[in-house]
Order: sequence, then C-alpha cells, then structure tokens
Amino acid sequence: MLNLKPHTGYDLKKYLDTEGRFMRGVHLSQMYRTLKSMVAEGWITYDVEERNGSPDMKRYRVTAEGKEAFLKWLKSPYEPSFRFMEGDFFDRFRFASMLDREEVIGLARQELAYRRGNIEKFRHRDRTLKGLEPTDIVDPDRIQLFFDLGHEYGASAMDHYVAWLERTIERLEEEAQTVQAQ
Amino acid sequence: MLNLKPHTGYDLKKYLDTEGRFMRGVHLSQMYRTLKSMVAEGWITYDVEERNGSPDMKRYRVTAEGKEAFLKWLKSPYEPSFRFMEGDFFDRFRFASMLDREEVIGLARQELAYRRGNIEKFRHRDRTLKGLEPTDIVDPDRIQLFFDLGHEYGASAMDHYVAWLERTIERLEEEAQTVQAQ
DNA sequence: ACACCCATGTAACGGGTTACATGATTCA
DNA sequence: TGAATCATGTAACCCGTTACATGGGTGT
Repeated sequence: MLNLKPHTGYDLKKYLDTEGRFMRGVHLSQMYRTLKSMVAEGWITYDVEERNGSPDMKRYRVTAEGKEAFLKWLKSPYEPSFRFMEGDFFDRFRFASMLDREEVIGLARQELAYRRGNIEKFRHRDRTLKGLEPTDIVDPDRIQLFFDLGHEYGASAMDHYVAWLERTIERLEEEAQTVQAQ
Repeated sequence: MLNLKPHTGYDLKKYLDTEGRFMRGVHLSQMYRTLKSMVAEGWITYDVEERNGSPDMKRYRVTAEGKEAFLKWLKSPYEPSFRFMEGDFFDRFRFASMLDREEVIGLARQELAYRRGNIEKFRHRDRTLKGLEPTDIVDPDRIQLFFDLGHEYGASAMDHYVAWLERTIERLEEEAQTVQAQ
C-alpha cells in the first residue's frame, strides 16, 4: 500500500477494515511492529507530524530499496498453495498493475491450472465416514449430512473461484489483444 | 474428529489433506503437539500399538471430559467474525449433528444476519483510491482495475456464501417441519 | 535402486492475538 | 456525560511454520 501513497499505521488498519477488507486483517499492535521492522530493513521511512499532547503521527512511505524488494517478490516465481485461498495469489494479483500483461495472465493461468488439477484429484472421492462409533446417540446419517453440507460449500466456493479466474483471464486476454492491435 | 471415532495423529492429518481438506490445514508437528496438550488437559487418551523398530503407533480417542468440553464449546454463544470465513462457524456447523434442530438453524440464521448486515454496510462504498502518487510510472486507472477485480472476487464470494446459507437454512427448516409433522 | 508411504516426534523461529497504557478531539 | 474516533505503542502469550531426526515397509 505504501507503494501507492504514504499512510500512517492507523490509516492502513482503517483501510484494511473497510474498503480493503477482502485483502487481509491486521491488529494495530501487529501493524506498528511490522512498520517498525520494515523501517529497520530499510524498506520504508516516515515523516513526523506533531500533535499537542498525543504521540506524534508518523506518515510512512516506501524507499527505493523497499520498492525494489517489493518488485522482486512480485516477480518471483508463484507457488500455488495446496489449500484454497491460503497462498499469496491475491496479494500478487492486486498489485498486478506493476507487472507486464503477460506476467499477470501467466500468474492467473498458473493458479487456474492448479485449482483445476485439485478439483480433478479430489472432486469424486468417496467422503462417507467409515467406522463411526455405534455407541453414539447421534445418527451416523445425520453426522454425514452436516459433513456433506460443509463440504458442499467448500467445493462450490472453489468452483466459484475457478469461474472468476476464467472470466478474469478472458478479460485480460481480450484487453491484451486490443492493446496489441493499436 | 475423535468424537466420531479413534484416530492416530497421522490419520487425522491425512484426512485433513484429502476428504476433509475444506476443514482446515495442519502440520504434523503441530498435530502431535496439540494431541499431547489435549492428553494433558484430560480431553483424550490413547492406546499404543507396537511396531517393530519404528516408533509405537498411538490411537487416540476422546474421554468423557473431552466430549463434555467439546459440547460446552459447541453450545456456547456464537460470535460471527468480522472477516469472512475467519471465525469458527464451519467448525461448529460440521458438528451440528450434536445440536438440536433449533440450535443449528439459530446458528445459521445468526451467521446469515451478520453477513447481510456486513454487505449492507460496505457494498456501496466508494472504493476509488485517492491521492495516488503521480510520480509513478504505472497508470492510476490500471492500479484501480486490479484492486477492483480483487474486490469483485471478495464481494461475489461473500454473496455465494450468503446464498449457500439461505439454501441451507431453508433445507433445515423444511426438514424440521417434516419431522414435526410425523 | 529410489521414491513414497507409514508413523512418530523435538527445537527454533516467526508472527498473530490479547491485554495493557496514554490522551486529545468529536459527536450524540 | 459518555462513546467513538484519532493515534501511538509495549509485553506476554499462543500457536503455526520450518528444519531436523528416525526408520521400516511398499511399489516401480
């Protein structure tokens, strides 16, 4: 975010709780510690604005080294995470404006291919729970029902994700062709 | 899972990586430490099966106190998490077979109401990035584009979740009426 | 022969969560 | 008057990740 414009820690937290709430959550305590360590790394600096009585306000901005380190990460090989939505795909994708068109499309295609492989591998597995303790008061079919309903959501959320990836790739490909034609 | 039947640590990890992969991920090292601490709490015990040479296999099962503690958690008041998919809704829902019909429907309704409130609060916010550094080589519109695409996924994933909640509640309500009619 | 599966763990590290601490301004 | 917002942080704790360590059985 500091690549786009300067922020205070409080600002960033607020953004992440409102407009940017699908990015990630963060606690203020963690925010301040992270900013501190990023200053120590040389990735960011800050200007101080004094406020009467209250602690001074620090407005952070990225340094040249910080931007370089960020780009190095952004352009580093992407490894899809085994588990749906756990890796850094969206962290990269949101800053895809700093990548070439081919790089973005490559990133999205890689993610799509991995998710499709995952679906192929797991979708048609038998998920019936075997050897359930018969001593239980609860009906095994009812146990299975809620496991199935929960899994159903997971699987359909994955499908929804794949559909979004497909739409997005198409859109980016069309755009790339339009630009090339000019 | 140990409420349903005994498992070894390795078993549980394997389940969580295959059939149960939408539940949660866990590393084996963490699994063994958690099982150890649960034994210390008195929630679970294990029987040992010897294997020549290799370390003995421990098959864990829940104790009466463990089951009691689990049910206490399952029936404790549910607090929806601010951030989509971060709380323990699904942890509870998957074991809803151990709850009364009204309790399950109440849980799902509470989650649905919270998500709807969230959508109402945030859906129509202006998300245009203001005060972007003009020194950047990257076009502000292009920065905005990828932020929007990312947000679009988040918002539609939330809608998808809400739709699943609605379908599921309907289904459970119908079932409850059928049972009552008998 | 080599890789993968079964099956157990410990140790160090890193980072997120919760609790604590301060204090001015704004709005109902 | 009291709650929420602005704005900063430290300390302790917990828990997840990564690296290390062991060793037999099974399949190609």
